[in-house]
Amino acid sequence: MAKRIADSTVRRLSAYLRFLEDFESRGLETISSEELAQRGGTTSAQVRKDLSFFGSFGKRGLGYSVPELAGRLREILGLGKEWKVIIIGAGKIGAALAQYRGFRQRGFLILAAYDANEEKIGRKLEGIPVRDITQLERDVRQDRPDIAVLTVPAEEAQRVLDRVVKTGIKAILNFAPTQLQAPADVTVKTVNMAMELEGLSYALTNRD
Amino acid sequence: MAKRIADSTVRRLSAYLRFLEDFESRGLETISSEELAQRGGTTSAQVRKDLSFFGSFGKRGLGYSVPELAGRLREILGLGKEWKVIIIGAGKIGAALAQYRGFRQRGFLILAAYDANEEKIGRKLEGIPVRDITQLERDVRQDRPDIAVLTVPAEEAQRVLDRVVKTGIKAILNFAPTQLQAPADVTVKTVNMAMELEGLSYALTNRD
DNA sequence: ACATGTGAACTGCTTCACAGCG
DNA sequence: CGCTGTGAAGCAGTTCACATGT
Repeated sequence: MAKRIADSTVRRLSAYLRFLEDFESRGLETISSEELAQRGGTTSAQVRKDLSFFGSFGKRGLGYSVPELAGRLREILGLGKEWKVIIIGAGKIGAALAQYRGFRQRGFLILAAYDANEEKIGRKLEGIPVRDITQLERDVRQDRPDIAVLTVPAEEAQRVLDRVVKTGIKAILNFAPTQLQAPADVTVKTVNMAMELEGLSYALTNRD
Repeated sequence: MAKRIADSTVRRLSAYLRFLEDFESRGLETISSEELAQRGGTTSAQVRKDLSFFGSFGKRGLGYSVPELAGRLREILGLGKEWKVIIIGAGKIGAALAQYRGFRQRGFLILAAYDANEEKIGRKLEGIPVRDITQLERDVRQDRPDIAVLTVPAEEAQRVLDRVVKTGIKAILNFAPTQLQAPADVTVKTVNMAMELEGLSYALTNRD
């Protein structure tokens, strides 16, 4: 791939794909950058620029073929293959994630959840087996998950992350409200509710 | 307030506060921009620039007073007062949020959850009453919540948002994986898991 | 005629580098 | 001397505007 693509661009591609799927299901054949822009809260120039990083798959004077563009975006985003996911921490957030249908819909297969709590081990979390955290390393060697989702308390998050990184997993989705340190070849995305709330608090406080 | 502050800046302030609280609890008195930067994965110049938007509360040659800076950040972020929150959608994500202690810790008080499902109405969700969504407008008029958290399915999200906006609530935290349209004076923060996952998928696919 | 694709201009965030002050 | 505070420089992402292709 030629250039390094900005994070914000990837997020928008993800948004475009969502609209395209909506269009696809309604049987529409073509869409313009302008239509895509309006739905995504951005501009047509931005849409075209975003897509131009990966090639030129529109027809001048016409727009983009909905199924073709959707297919190309899935390809770019790596949604062609099935990604295997493990959840670490079988608490409430873990449970909410385990039942989230968005995972499946987009080709993410949850293999198992892990916890240290003996009462939870051996049970099922929304149909997903809860395993003993002590067998993490053994399981990873066998199942080769691609992504680990961390839903453990903030105090344990860094320790658990280090352990996960050591198993060779390269992608982590972190729900602990803490900044994590990881090697450069490991991608960590953090969903920090506390931060979002404080952003709202700031917005409410500093209004004109 | 003089300038418009970037979203990224506010997020970092939020992160700084978290480290400061850690330092505070360990009884440390001063901290340098360099120490703050290392914990937050940024640079000392960035830290100083971020803080400089709001005044100059460091001591040259020494650093910042931990309790003083923490206090100022709480003030800037609007964490001095108690914000009242309602949750709309009493599903799994709603439940996970209802029990999340981070809310309380930072002065966010959850008043109630709302749902249309009769089986849920009247029950408690982690100690929080689940009320009938039809009484939303009446309740908002009386309780005056500041923030609404949306944990409803994507298809309903825009409709529910419109309804919430009409009640006069100006801050919304959205968990539905969809782009929402709101008036300019309403702040909407979206936590989109699907987008984060696709970001990871992209990272895994396009590695050197 | 119409909508794409893209170099060029612009905007704004980040980094640099150093003067200023304790 | 050490670390802050901040203009200036640098850089990245966004917007503009138009040539290009259908």
